[in-house]
Amino acid sequence: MSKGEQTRQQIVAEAAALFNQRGYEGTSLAALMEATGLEKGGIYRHFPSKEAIAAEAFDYAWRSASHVRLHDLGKLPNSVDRLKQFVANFVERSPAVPGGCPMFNAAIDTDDGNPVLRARARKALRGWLSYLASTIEAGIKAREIRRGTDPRKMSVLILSSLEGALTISRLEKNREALTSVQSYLERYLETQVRLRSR
Amino acid sequence: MSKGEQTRQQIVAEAAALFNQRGYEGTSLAALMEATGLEKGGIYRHFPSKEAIAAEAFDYAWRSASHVRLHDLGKLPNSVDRLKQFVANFVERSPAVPGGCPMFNAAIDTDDGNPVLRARARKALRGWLSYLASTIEAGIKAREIRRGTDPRKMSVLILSSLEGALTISRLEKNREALTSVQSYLERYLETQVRLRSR
DNA sequence: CATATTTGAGACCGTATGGTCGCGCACACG
DNA sequence: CGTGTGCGCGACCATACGGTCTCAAATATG
Repeated sequence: MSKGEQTRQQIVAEAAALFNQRGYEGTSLAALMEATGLEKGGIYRHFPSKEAIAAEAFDYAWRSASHVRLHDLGKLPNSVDRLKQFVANFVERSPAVPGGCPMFNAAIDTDDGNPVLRARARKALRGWLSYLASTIEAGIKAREIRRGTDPRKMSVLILSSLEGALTISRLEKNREALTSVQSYLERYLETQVRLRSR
Repeated sequence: MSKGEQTRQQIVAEAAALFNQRGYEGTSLAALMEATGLEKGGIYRHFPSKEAIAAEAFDYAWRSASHVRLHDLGKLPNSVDRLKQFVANFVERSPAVPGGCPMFNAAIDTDDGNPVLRARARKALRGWLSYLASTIEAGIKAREIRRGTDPRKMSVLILSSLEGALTISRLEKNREALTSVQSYLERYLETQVRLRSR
């Protein structure tokens, strides 16, 4: 990797943390300069605009969050266990990029404007929902999950409650909301979703 | 009400919509001027700073949201019905101030800074949680809700999933997430929370 | 109706913003 | 080890930002 590419990556990594914590409008070039230790020209050599930095930073943050949430999921053969592990990863494993869920932050940050970031957030959301839904579908086919379970609705419930709890936990600076929701989801998955052999 | 007080209220109402949609940093004085039709001096006559406007605007938006969510709740004698109506109000009744839940927006907007707004968001959150929790406690005492129900955890679950679903619905510009979560919560309240006479 | 007070306009201020550009150093490559 | 180019510095730019102040018009009060 060339010197230039290396600094470029550093800019993206620092920008991801800043944008995720302070939002697009709340993150100034001056803050980016201070965080990277570069001058203005050093940054703008690698990117055409602030928006371009934010877009790549979001992708970086999202990849990072995905990596954390998918941790160990491939190892589990049972789909219900995989859902439970997803929940546990979301609640227990702290992400590399600080500031909460990038998708959620971008969703609220770009509420009325910035279609570039908004499109990225939507793509991220749909990725998660379809991953969860297909996991549930596979579980139904494998007779691990009850046939009455609606894959789409169940996915939405899991993601909504986890993301909501994450935001509340961040506001209160404690983990109560996250652990409360985790215990509910786990119990629900065990008693209402898992197909028990009879 | 004097002329001055009248314009002051108009400023607060317009500011509430802007701040709730675009966030604190994303809302400029110029935008406030355009929305109110006033010049800079006309605005700063009534407020000492932008932050002061945002604080009052948040209170206004929060009161508005509270009013919508509490609609008809006093009429219902049964606590489970009251919880269901709360969920229905949240999902079905559109608030007067556009831009989603003020508390949630402020929570993410003030992630790293602005302690004034942050404190207000926390107060709002705690208000909701304690309202829900006390409703559940009263329901347990009145033998309408199962004794095993944890008021605090149940409140957190309801609020987390609703707020999460609201944000997802706003990102996707459709109501799927909200209605999915509503149906889950209603079913859960009926089958797992309501104490059935036996 | 006269007068005191309230109200809003808009010019003005210093600073911070995102963005541009030319220059010179340093790194990679023959 | 020389040289062309990839790289970063930092001065510079126009504009937008939040905020102040003076003054005239509108309003309330006797």
